[in-house]
Amino acid sequence: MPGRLLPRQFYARDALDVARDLLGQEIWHGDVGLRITEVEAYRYPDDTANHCRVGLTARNAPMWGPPGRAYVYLCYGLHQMLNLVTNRNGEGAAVLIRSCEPIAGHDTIALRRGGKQGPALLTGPGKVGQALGLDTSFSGHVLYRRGGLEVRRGSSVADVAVGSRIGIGYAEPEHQHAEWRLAVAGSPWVSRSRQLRSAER
DNA sequence: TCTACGATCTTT
DNA sequence: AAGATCGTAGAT
Repeated sequence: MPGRLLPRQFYARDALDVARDLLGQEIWHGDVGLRITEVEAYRYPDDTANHCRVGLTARNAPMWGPPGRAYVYLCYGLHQMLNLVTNRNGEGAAVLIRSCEPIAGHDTIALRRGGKQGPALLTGPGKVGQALGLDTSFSGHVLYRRGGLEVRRGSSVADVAVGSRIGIGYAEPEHQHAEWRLAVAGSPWVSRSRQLRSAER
């Protein structure tokens, strides 16, 4: 049985709260289903790592819009990065999906990864976007309606690990060190480039 | 227009 | 340690 879609209201909160509750939920696109294992919150208004720090632009426009939509952008000319827009209309915030456990569509995923066999370790946002077959045309897509890219209710997560976000050396030290990266404690589907510590629940 | 660079990943 | 690869943002 497919899980119910997460309602728009789920996303209409501070990005850090949404990030915590996104762990264990599912992202579906066609026959591919993923369980979210690692996320990063890009908060509003005080976050100099956030793409919205420069104000409204053509690229980040979905982040400034209503919650419950996708924000997809191209990183390093190669990687399609999936974010889920949070907060309220007019507040530029989102949660970056960093890592996922594949739960369906393994053949499609293998095909998109260039025919690589074996269990796909979807650790890192570029791999998540690739497994889902995303590109920037998905930016702005509504996630709480059936059709195309969907986010469904999955399993609950009891133990959460936290750490600082990755790849934001341009941000203020205060925001570089903020522990706004969250992961399912003990999951193998988590970036291990930098240390996480267990958080109390 | 021109330039520098990035919320990354793979290969050397 | 470095290359891939290109759209974006800010400068000119």
